[in-house]
Amino acid sequence: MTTTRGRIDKRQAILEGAFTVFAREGYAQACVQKIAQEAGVAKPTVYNHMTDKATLFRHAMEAAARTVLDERIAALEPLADPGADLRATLEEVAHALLRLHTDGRSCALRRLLFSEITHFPDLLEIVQDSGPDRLRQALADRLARLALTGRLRTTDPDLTAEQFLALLLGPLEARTRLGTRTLPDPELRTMAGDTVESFLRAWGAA
Amino acid sequence: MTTTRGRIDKRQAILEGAFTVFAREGYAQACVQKIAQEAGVAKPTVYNHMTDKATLFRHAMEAAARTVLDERIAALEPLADPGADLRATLEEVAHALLRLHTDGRSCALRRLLFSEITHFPDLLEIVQDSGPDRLRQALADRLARLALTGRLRTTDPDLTAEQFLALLLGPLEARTRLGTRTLPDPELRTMAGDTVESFLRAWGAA
DNA sequence: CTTATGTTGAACCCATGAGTTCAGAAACTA
DNA sequence: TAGTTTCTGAACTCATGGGTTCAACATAAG
Repeated sequence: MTTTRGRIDKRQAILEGAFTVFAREGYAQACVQKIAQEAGVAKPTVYNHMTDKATLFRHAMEAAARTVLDERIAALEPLADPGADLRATLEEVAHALLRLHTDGRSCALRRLLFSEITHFPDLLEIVQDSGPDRLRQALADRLARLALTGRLRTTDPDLTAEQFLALLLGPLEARTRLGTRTLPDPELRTMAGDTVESFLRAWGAA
Repeated sequence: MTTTRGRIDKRQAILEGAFTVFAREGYAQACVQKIAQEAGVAKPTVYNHMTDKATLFRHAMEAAARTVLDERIAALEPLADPGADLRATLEEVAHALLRLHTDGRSCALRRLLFSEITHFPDLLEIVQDSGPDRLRQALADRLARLALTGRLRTTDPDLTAEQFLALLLGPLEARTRLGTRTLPDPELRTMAGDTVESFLRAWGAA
């Protein structure tokens, strides 16, 4: 404690500590005392920056969501210019998405969002719109380019993107036991391969 | 209140009331007082049947999971003897599964399971093993029969079943806004159709 | 009628935790 | 150095809620 650094990033420390504790304990069980402790800060300091436990939660979720989203969008980058081997590029992207999706932060974010969605309906706009929706959108854009150059045969890139993501990420829930089990990397590779295999069988160019 | 009926089903009423309140409020926010009220019972009566709030939760979840599972397995029935039109049968089953999966009880069950999985790890065995896993197993059995009679071309029914369910149920999360929005039936029909379309393109017999 | 079991409402104990107050200590500003 | 802002720790208030107790009551069996 008493890591007396600059004051500007106290807020940052609080948000990170808050997310850590919320992720570990859940919203209701997480007490502000522990959050302050996790952030290396006194309890009143927390209330200096955030009026409420609720708004603290909102801001922590928002911050976590932003970083998670950025990583995921970045993972689509290879599709912007796929080489000759489309399958390999798809598998690479699929594998990257799987790793990001099974990351502890990502799992915790989804779990918290899911569990508190009834008490914080506004989290949906804050997190979801800037999460899966944007990812699907970005992927759809990539796929549309591929369709235009004849490397995929689809007339509905949005649907195709939705199905690719469903095929890829759907099995994760059961396999990771709702995020309580971490999958070995070879299994992720296999899943990426299986997904791309079926995806190309359905949508690949002749 | 004071619906003084037989004593045998007090337990049943408590379990149902408990699930209702847990679903509405979440585990931590649900207070036993309200559960008792919802079940039309006095608080000490609840503690007569269940030692703890925790075990009350476990039993309520278990009971809810059992009914949900039974419905889902039953929805696969048409696949036991698909008529000449395999596509139509698959669409029928897909549509039934979508409706069950978007049901309020089902959504609430998944949300509670997801949110409390860190505090009640044993729920995984109680609920999950008898949930998605058994459903996938049952579907894989059906698909294997179809493969044997040449109506599907797959060598791995388990993977195929997993992908069918992923393709079907994966998009639900985003579309129902994590279960906070109910989808109109025509949209469910469209989703079932899209799923079967892609599924057959990847796995259908020539 | 009597006894045993289960239910009821109300009151109670007690732990937890949100949010506040305050006096003093850093730390940054000038 | 003096002044302003922020942080700190500890103690405090207060509401919530888990779990229990108890005396009165209902019911069913013998």
